[in-house]
Amino acid sequence: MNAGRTARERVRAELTREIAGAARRQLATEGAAGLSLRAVARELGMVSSAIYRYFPSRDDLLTALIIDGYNAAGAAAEEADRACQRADHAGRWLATCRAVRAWALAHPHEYALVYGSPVPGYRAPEQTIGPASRVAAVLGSILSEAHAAGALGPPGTHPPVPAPLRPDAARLRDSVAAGVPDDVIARALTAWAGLFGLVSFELFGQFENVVTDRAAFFDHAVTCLAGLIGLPAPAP
Amino acid sequence: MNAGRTARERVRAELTREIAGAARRQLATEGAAGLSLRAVARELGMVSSAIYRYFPSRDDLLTALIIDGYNAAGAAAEEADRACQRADHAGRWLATCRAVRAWALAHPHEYALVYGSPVPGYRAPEQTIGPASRVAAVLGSILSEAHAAGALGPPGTHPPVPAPLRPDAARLRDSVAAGVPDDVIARALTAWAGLFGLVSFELFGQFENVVTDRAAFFDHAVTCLAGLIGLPAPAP
DNA sequence: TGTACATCAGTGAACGCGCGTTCACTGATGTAC
DNA sequence: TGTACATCAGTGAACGCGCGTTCACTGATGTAC
Repeated sequence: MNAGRTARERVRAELTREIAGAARRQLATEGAAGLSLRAVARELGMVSSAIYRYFPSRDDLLTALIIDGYNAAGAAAEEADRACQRADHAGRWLATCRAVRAWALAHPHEYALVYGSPVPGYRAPEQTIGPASRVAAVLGSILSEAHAAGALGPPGTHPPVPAPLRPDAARLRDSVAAGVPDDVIARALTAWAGLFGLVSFELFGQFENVVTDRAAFFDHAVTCLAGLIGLPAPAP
Repeated sequence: MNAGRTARERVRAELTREIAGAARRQLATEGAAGLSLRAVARELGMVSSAIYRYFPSRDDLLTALIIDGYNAAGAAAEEADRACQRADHAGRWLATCRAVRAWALAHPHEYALVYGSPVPGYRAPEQTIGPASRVAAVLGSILSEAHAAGALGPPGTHPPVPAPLRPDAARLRDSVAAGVPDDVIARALTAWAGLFGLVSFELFGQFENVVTDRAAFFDHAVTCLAGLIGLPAPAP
């Protein structure tokens, strides 16, 4: 209720952030499975039990990191999109995809934490749902605006949308892709999974001895995926 | 040299398999990070140090599991492809993709071990390269035969292949996709990453509250990806 | 402004756990003559 | 076929480690009157 926080509250918020920061740094070197409360406490010069004043358990700390990760990826995507000309839908798509990849390369363990294999024994709470959808929301808004502007190319020949997918498409239309028809949403889902498939393959080593110039391939691949939706090729 | 192995050699090979099997079962419940030599030994009624007669370290056991995982996924893909009419290239593509997904759903932790986030502190040796390429080899042969049969549709309008990608395409043509032109190989790489992106998203929880009928969506999505390459829609 | 009390942060010791790996050893299984 | 020796499998104890979490505690910071 009180906007002016007490000194104690401010110092508490500060230390909570510092703990999360130290945990993020440890994540970056050890990976999620190696994240340890004791090591975090050590880095901050505290005793391990002191952490419990700020996070009731290791899982709660992990949850905070996951939320931070989704938010960081989402913020990177939003910022990249914002820097583009509104009407350049293909350019916005490419820029957003590039931002996701760049963020992932800069924070591989955070990426693995949120988009990689689930941490064993950890169950994600519902708090993560909102932040988790920020990247998708950016892609959805590009799609929606491109459609509204009549900038989506002719549908071409695509397989018909399976009936069970229609309610999902309707829900997505309401939440992140206003006005976009079912078939485009279905293909956009494919492109969305494809985008993260590309990033995961690069990060997790599947392109070793296969793709040499990862950046050039990534641009080409996400442009192909954009074509699936009907977005024109971006101006070079 | 001697094809008829001694009793000792046979019993040793048998126990090596049993250890790997127990490790695989433990992987299925605990995940890769929780794989412990001691637990494996316990399940087999041995003392933990006895494992060292068969695997020099935990990492070597992990390597064996990774190779097994790639081989199992590859075998599933090969078998699914083999069951199709040779000339039904689109059907073979769909069947192979479905087989990868089915194997992943049946063995989620093995899938995560080979296609998910790398195990922290573990470095994959070169022995894994061969088995790792079996799924790609199946997809490549479908592509190659479709191209040879003139079954790949007209290229449509696609972005041009970036120059740095050409040597990679040439290498892949030599190894898994004989005769296929560069631009098709480049888009096939995109589809390949997209396939595993779809499976990973489903398995790692990104489709939660997004896609309801996962099987129907998967079929639709991989058919869209096939369209990227020029494979026609399969007969229903 | 000053005092009495409540709240909170951080300490240090401890609990109980499981882990990978090493090592000297006992038997059993194989091999050579 | 029988004996002497080498090889190998499995044992059991130990080393040294780090972990998450609990708990009674000491001080410091806040609040009420």
